[in-house]
Amino acid sequence: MSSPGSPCTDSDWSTSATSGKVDHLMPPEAPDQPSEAPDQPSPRTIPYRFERTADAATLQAEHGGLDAGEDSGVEVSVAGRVMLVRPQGRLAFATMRDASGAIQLFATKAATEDFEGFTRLSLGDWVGARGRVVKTRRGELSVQVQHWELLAEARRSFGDKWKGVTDVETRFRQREVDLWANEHTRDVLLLRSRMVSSIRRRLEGLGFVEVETPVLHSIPGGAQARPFTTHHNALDMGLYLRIAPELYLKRLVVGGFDKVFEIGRVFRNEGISPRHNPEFTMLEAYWAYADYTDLLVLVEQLVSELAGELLGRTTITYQGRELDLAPPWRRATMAELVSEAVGAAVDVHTPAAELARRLEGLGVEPHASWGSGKLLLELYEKAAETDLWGPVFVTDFPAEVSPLARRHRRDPALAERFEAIVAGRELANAFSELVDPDDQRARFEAQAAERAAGDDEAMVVDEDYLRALDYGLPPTAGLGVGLDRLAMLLADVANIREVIAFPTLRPER
RNA sequence: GCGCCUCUAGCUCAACGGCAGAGCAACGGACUCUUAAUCCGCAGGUUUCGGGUUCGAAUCCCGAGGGGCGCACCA
Repeated sequence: MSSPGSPCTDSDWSTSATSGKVDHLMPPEAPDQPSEAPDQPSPRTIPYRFERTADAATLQAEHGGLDAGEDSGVEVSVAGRVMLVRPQGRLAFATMRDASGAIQLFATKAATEDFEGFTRLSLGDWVGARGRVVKTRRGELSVQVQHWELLAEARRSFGDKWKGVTDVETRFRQREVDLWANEHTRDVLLLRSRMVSSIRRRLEGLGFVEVETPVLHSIPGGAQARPFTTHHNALDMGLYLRIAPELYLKRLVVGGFDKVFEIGRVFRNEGISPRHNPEFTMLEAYWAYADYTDLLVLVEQLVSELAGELLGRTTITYQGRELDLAPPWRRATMAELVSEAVGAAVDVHTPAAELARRLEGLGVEPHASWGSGKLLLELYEKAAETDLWGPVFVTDFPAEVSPLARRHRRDPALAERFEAIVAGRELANAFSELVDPDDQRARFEAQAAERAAGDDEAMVVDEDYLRALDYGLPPTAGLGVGLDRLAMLLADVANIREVIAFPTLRPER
């Protein structure tokens, strides 16, 4: 952009180039070889804009019915990337793709400007073309090119035109290459985009208001995870990238937003795996005057409706295994599932020694500090969770392992909390929120003790949050959903990197 | 973090102890209805990197780096 009050002319622009060379005096018929100095602009003329009047999908829809050899007489301008070129003497065919789909460009020596240049187009070049919509004798819908312009030159050649790019490392490091080479990549990222858009629309339809809360936290809170650290220079203070937006969102409920949600990136400094990326997208929603049973219904409806809207069905296949998402989903308490798995009636009131003995039987060494609640959770994770495929709601977690959840109305050793297990994975975590400031302080302090004992994922006491609770948090239900995981489910992909445009990788040397 | 697998031309892959190759892309040419067009020609490499064994290493061994998968941790 030019600076205000000093109109930018061609000569301004050209002489300001670092080379000092006057670009517009360069010969237009410059050689095809890449410039020796890579920081100089390409000698080929690239326009500043191109007036496009149609995309490929629209043309296919509106003119697909033409007979072979028929000329619609309709003139259009299209633009996109050259995927294949088939020159044939005084004719040439090119397959061009835009964001909507593909269309053939049909050029002839007789009717196409700079026909020789057209036949020399490279795979990957971007072109704009104007001409009539016709169907070739062989029945391929085409734009018969009269005028065309090079919109970008592909100076690097790309993948095999038949096999594309399959090298996993190249696919994730150079996602721009993956995107044009592999249709599936575009489909998956587009599905994710539609999913997020639909979730927003549905929550707004239910009266939820989207908000944004800080990513930089002075205390990491709302989850048990190791944070990334950073530093603010002017304040000369350490800061953390958020591990969850939870506490700020509930402070907004205290402030009077009675139905809020946030869709945003959270950061956890943990291992990378096919199911974990250090930054991922979380949906959190808070609903005043509701409890966790309301969220059970909301989650099963939301997920099944998303599948219906995006995939056209609620019985889906994930990695070859069927999954029926239609509500209602099975509900089972954690104690029931563990009892089923170990073949004996156990719950959070079972003596810790017995639970510990059963855990040892599964090859897990219990810590001395674990109470019955933590032991039951460990038993659940080791003995029951691995066999769950779902969809199923696992309800009533021990309060001991749910430091932000409200105690169960029928049993204070339990929390009103559930996780939704779908395709064998946690898809959602929700609870009736803990609203009692004194109980919350006690839970934070228990967490702080864990932390002091060496658990670097345990929470710390957040006085700002406790003060907010003192002002009064009404009964509220809270929900968290990992949207990357949900996208994996709907797209039927096994690796989280498939649903993230630019997943975290080590830098190349 | 630990274990297993993997890395050869721009891309996709051969060669598996004996002269580093093919297809596609690129480059030059022929061709008026192609669809991965076809045909002719021409180029293309520090076999990820560093050591070692050997008369000889892309190949075997050791180490480093990137990536994948599994386990651990988590969502």
